[in-house]
Amino acid sequence: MTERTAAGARTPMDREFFDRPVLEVAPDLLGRVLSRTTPEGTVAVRLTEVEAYAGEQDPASHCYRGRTARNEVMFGEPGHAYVYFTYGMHFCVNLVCGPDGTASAVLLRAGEIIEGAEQARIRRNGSSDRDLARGPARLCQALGIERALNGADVCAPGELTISAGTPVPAGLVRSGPRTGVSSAHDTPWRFWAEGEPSVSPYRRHTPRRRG
DNA sequence: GAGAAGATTATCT
DNA sequence: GATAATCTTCTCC
Repeated sequence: MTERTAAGARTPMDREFFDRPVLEVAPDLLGRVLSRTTPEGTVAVRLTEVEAYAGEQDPASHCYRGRTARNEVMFGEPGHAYVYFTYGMHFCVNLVCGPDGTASAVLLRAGEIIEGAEQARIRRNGSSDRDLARGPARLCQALGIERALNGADVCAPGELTISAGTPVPAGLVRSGPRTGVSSAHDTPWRFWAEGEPSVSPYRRHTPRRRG
């Protein structure tokens, strides 16, 4: 490739980008680049699938029942990462948006590795390229995102940074029901880029087996 | 302090 | 398609 990819220019996006309603920010995030820098190197992913969570008025959001120690980051300044641990083994990452005091955020569900695929492959234990970041927990694993990055500022140079990349044309953005959410599953707040192989397959929420 | 549910994934049938 | 693995967080009492 002679052309410099979006990951090459790692200029963080403006915080104003996130200081908008979550339903505006979410589709606009498709095609953007999330870069994770560690001593081992940099892994960058081009986002192909996201989900919007509208805070206290959203039954599926962690903020539905108000502010707690866990979701505090979501109530804060936009442009920060909200990382949470779930199912005893997985991390998922959100980007906080909306004005300070609004608890909305965008869950990063899937993406395509465009830099540092070798490092991502090591973290993902030799998974196929398509599956490296196909799913929210896989994306975090490929990028090495963990609890320590909760609250990280993605609008400033650092371990985790969002850059402009190449936005997906509006005509290629699709929306539909959210995946894996036990409530409000009929709300079309999931956005993905048409034709991207890295988009995760839709699955209805399956209740956990009770013992 | 105890109990239940969870924004998932890998693996087996 | 169904299920196990695994542990944090929240909600009551």
